[in-house]
Amino acid sequence: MLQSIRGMRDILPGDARRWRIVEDTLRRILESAAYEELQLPLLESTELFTRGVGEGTDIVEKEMYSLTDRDGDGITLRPEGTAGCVRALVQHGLLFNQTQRVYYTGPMFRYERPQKGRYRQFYQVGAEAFGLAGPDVDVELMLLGRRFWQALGVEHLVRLELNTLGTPATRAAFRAALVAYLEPLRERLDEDSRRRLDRNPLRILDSKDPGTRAVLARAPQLPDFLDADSRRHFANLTGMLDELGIAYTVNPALVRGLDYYTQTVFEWVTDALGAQGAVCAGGRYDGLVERLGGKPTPAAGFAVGLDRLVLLHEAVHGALDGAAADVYVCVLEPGHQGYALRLAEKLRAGLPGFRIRVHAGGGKLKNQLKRADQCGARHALLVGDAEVADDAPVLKDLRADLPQRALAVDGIIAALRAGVPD
RNA sequence: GUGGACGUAGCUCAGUCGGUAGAGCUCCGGGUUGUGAUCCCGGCGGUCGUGGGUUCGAGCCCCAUCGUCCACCCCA
Repeated sequence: MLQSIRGMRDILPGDARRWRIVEDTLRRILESAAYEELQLPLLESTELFTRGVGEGTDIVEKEMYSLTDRDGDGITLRPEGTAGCVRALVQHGLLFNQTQRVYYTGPMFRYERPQKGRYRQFYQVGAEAFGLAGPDVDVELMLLGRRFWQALGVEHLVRLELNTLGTPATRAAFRAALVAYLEPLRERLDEDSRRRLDRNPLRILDSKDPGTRAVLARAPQLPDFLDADSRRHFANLTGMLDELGIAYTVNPALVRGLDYYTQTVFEWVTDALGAQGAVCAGGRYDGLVERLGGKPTPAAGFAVGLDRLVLLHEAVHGALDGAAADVYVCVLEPGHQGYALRLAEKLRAGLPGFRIRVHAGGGKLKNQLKRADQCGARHALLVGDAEVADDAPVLKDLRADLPQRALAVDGIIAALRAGVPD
């Protein structure tokens, strides 16, 4: 049987409703903070990501869907959104002497082994703020996160972790010190960490291996390498978080996988999703705009993992009401199909927001009512000889034991409008 | 890329010691005229993931392969 390729999944009608709720909620909150939507291509030049995300990262080394275009150019299905967003704003001159606060949403692609909460095509909502260097913007981004979780009713499952990486110079100095410390102890590290020692030593801090953890206990600490400005930035940040009542824990092991981060990094994590804990992650990336050809521009942002957020929403709220229609029009004689379709059009015009489905394909009334019931409709309308003769279809409540009535169109509209509270 | 578990009807699953497959749900038809959800009766539906092997005989044992899930790595 033909089936979707690994890591690519279909979001079927039952789930799509939940996706729309989650995505609309995030969008509404971003708009309320005056972030502006941006739509970006799924395909970018491969170079954008090798330069933007970083040559040594796992994403670039083994996870990109890259191909050669017909004219020989290297192009890549975007593995994340920030690089493309920066590219677009630089390309159109929107970062020139001005600030921008934007968001975007859509699928990203990474070639990884799928598991719970991780797919090869996955969905993010990203928000980015440019031209603003202070910790107030960092806090604003975290505040947006808190509103997301509150609005979706999942705030009790999500907590904030943060850290600071300082400036690129900070990272370089710390990295050198860490390597100098670990190199003689190489034999005591697990295999993965030994490999990372050469390539991306900061990631060793994340290791879950007990032996490696023991070695790390006496390793140099990044905070000791922070310069005065970075310390002040972070202190201001945590001060504002305290003021706003946003709970957080400082996690010195939080390093993040992408090369472009500086200063603040943060993650909203959950324990409710198995091994994939990060629901939203982001931070400051003051060097990226310049790296991608723009003027030096401070920037910060985050990405929400929609797939994971949808799973959380499901864990909290369970199954959603599955009604596909509100009103189902039954057609008792084939000759009345046209009447039924006209009736439905009048109802749709008079009842905005109502979902009205007309039976198609004929069949007995018994089966038509069965369909009406199955699609979740609250009401059925019957169109038979008598109803057409009187121009008064019968309105039947499928969810309450009420007498059914023959009503003219205006009467049906009035009854339906009055009868449905929400 | 690595490890573990699992692939039987559209769905959820049984299938004993190896003897050429079952249930529930769904779907379709019926229970006399134009009334659904419940109930009763009947029916459709399977290359047991795929390909080899062992055997008189394989859903069951062996090998390979594909797929799914979970975990590692890493990440949203």
